[in-house]
Amino acid sequence: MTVTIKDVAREAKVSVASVSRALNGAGGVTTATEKRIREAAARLRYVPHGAARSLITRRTHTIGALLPDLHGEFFSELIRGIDQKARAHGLHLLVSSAHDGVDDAAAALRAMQGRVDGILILSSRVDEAFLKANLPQDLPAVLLNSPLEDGTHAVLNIDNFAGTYAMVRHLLGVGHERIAFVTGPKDNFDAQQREQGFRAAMAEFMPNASPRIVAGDFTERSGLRAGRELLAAKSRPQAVFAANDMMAVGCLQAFREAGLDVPGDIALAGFDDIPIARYVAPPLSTVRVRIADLGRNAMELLADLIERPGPSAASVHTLGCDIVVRDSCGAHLARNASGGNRRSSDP
Amino acid sequence: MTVTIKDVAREAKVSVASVSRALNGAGGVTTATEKRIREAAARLRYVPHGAARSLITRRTHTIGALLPDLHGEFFSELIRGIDQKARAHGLHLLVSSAHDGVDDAAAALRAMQGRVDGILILSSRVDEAFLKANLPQDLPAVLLNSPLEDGTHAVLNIDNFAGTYAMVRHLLGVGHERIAFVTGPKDNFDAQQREQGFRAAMAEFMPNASPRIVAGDFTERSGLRAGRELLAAKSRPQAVFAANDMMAVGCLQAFREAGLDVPGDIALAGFDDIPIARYVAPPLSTVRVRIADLGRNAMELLADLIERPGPSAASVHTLGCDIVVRDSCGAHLARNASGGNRRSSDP
DNA sequence: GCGAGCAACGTAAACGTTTTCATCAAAGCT
DNA sequence: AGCTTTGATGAAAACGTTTACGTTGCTCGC
Repeated sequence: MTVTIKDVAREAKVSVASVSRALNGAGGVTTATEKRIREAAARLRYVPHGAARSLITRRTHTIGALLPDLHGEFFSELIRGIDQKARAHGLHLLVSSAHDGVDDAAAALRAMQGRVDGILILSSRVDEAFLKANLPQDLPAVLLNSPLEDGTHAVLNIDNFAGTYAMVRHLLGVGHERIAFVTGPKDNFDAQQREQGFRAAMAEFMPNASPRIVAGDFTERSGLRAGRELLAAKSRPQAVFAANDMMAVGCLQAFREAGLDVPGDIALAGFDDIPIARYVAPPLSTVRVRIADLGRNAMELLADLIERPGPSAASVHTLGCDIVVRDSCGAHLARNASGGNRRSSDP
Repeated sequence: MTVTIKDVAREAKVSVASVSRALNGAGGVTTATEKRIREAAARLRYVPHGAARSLITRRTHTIGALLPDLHGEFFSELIRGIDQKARAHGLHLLVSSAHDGVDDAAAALRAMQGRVDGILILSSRVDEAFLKANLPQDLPAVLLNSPLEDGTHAVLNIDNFAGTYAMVRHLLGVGHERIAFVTGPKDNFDAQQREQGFRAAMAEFMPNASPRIVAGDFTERSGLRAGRELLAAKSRPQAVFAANDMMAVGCLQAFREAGLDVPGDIALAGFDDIPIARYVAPPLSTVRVRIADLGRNAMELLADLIERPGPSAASVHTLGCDIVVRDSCGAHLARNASGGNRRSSDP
């Protein structure tokens, strides 16, 4: 029932070869016959069989995205960016999300085998051995937010280090000296980098201070716990910097419980700029990650790898982030808010 | 240098037919030879070429999801539900999102032609003519949140009507009599149904009242405007029900501007239960849509259509929603909160 | 012990493209 | 005019599977 290239050929009174050439713009056909062929194809509503085509072409015009169990804005923005660029390159997007187990991800990766021209991987669980075992070495791949720099795959990371660094500088500039930090999960790459950025900035700007660092795990509850813990200490920090916004929201709740005014009594900052950050009271100062850009850049990188493959595959890129100053950090109270690079405020 | 079925056949010293049979579990092979074949395949890291397979099988084991320009939780939850069920059925997920123009969506739909076994469509822009023109009539399809009941496609809708209806009943039960409604965009199907639900409930329970209805467009700004407009009127409503949460947040801001206490001076409710709803002050009472369930059910429906195609394709299903009572509606103030079905509160 | 039946296995066609190669006509060159 | 070049077109091979159809050898019932 489906109409094939043969039907078009018959309809246009040419050979299948000419139809193929005409429709692919490969040249070698008169404009007259091309027109006739195009008309015949349109009349018959011919649409080439993708599988047959990619069987011989060895190109699927599809890229795969292997993603962990993401939620909310992060997921949608990432896909938005990827999809946008993919479409620009004429590529389809095969999504496989919600992989938390390693074997789960491995299965998904293998299932994508041969269905995609390239692959985008975002997962904390992948290490070098995993990739070696499950990723065909000739399949173009871009790793997102990965600690791996094995020199065989392209990697695109968020510049967590610079982001925290800039935020610390900003907080110091506002006048806060005793800054405490709430970390993310120990095994999370982003969390590690953010902690390092914090330590580095403090070490540089306040070499004599030994800032308080309490453990969190990126959840609101852990933020609440951390906030309480910080208040329980004898000397209260002047500012608290949480490694992500959800924990900052938790801290906020702890401070509210204690009857503290934010930022009057204690300043607060987060990381990620999730939508909620804008709506809590006071609005949360944070570090914005342009997630759609992350997706876009990753896709661009991958498209490049696909279009001209070669040994230049290995490369490491970083995507900067901006600090966004709202009320919770106290900058709008301070007489002169100096310091901090690439700052921005909501309109 | 990819390894094909022939390589496996040679390695296992059998014919390609046997390899195919063994690997597909089609029977007709001794357990001994099957074992030998499986081992050979494993040794060679053989993975069948999907395109070649689907060329002859006419099955791609992939379903397409055509989505509009969605944001945040809605998108990610929907995909989560779809992906979960898709995987359970051994299907891959081809996503094409961010289609705002009709021609854009049409192009995407045609591009999916032959790459998918079935398709999931969520778009306010598709009408019957569009589907007729761009959707092959033999391709299984499920329409989400669509007003279409053309008897040719399966449709799965959120029960917006029942949701608003229940919320109105709840608000009345709490003691609010003058309830105003803020509508969504006129051309949005969900918005239309919600408005209808509101009108129906009011007509039934307060037949003599003529409730205030002001226009919004689902944005926070339009909610702010609507809130101001409602306060400007001579008789202030006792409760405002916004057709979605973002507009409710806008209303909240308007009320705050006016120095009103929510819910003391005026009650407020929204629809959707976006994550922000829980974090505004006071927390917003709203109607929860279990979006992941929507995705799951849609996928289940589609899988069914694919597995046993037939004239039974047309069907209309509805997914209920729950009202979640937080502080903004005033139920926690009232002495006895009665009315409202399927209520729930946050733990 | 012998034909029938059956299970295991192999051969080859088919799926719908792209692409190489050959063919052929027209046009350009001397 | 004769030869070469060029450009359009067609025939057929190839891509890697699945599957219908044969072929083989074995078992079973008599």
